[in-house]
Amino acid sequence: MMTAPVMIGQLARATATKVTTIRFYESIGLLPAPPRTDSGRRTYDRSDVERLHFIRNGRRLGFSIDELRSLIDLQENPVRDCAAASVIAARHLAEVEEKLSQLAALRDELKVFAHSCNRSTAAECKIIQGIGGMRAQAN
Amino acid sequence: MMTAPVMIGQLARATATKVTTIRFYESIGLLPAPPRTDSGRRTYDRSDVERLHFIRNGRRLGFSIDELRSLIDLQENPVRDCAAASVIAARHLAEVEEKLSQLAALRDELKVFAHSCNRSTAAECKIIQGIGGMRAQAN
DNA sequence: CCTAAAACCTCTAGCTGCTGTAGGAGCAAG
DNA sequence: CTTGCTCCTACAGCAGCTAGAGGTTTTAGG
Repeated sequence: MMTAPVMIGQLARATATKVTTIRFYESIGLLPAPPRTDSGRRTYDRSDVERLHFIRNGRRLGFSIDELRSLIDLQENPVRDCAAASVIAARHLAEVEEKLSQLAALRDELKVFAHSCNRSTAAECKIIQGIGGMRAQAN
Repeated sequence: MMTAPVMIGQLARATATKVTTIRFYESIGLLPAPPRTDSGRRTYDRSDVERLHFIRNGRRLGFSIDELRSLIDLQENPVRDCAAASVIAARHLAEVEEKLSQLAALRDELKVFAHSCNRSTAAECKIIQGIGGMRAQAN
């Protein structure tokens, strides 16, 4: 059975994506260039909807465009084993955990400053003194 | 007492900043344009070192360039009270806390996928199925 | 004094992942 | 027929740098 073709606006709505973003994904080769109507409008089908869902979910999970390229590649060549996908996901998870702990440390530091304001003039402001007074360590 | 002027490379080393970044900060007006030698080289003094320390620490804490502009402005006009600094710091802290909880949620989601690989072909890969299978909710 | 290396200079383009705008053409409903 | 929505292309812009090309100047060693 053939699926009815869909215009870019409908694809956008179906996947909670902006029209301009879809065109952007096409321009960088993340989505294939779809067939056009006689008047030049893009027409998508079911598989495009699926693929864009995949991309948007991947982005929401923080995968980079390049990581998504690899994952899509795996998805479309199902003969390969999925060890590669596992590697990508594990690496990404490690990055997220790393970011999390950095951000938590940052929050703790920030908390100290943010709560130390004594409502005086800026010259004695603990926040400003705090930021200025630190000395850079490892970069 | 006058402090010995310092070249851009020394300033860079003293603050763990790249030379190009210092010039970039000058170009956007975050650092003032310093005096030059006859041959056109930038010469910095003690106060520039302090200011750049302040900026780098602020960036490390995640403040935006615009927020730093405001904080520097407060710092250099010590007559004003520091309520404004307090507002900036508190708002930033709230943003960081928000980001933290989003990232933690993301990690939990990701963990489910990343650990579900069954080492089979990509067609049955739980990771790929997982990402593809989700349906976008609130954007 | 001479040379080679290191440090400086300006200017421009590139990175990620989009978003927005200008300026137009097509299409369905009233 | 006209209004108003959707679509088209092409390009500029956001943050916050970073890197490169192509040139001058300073410094250290022989």
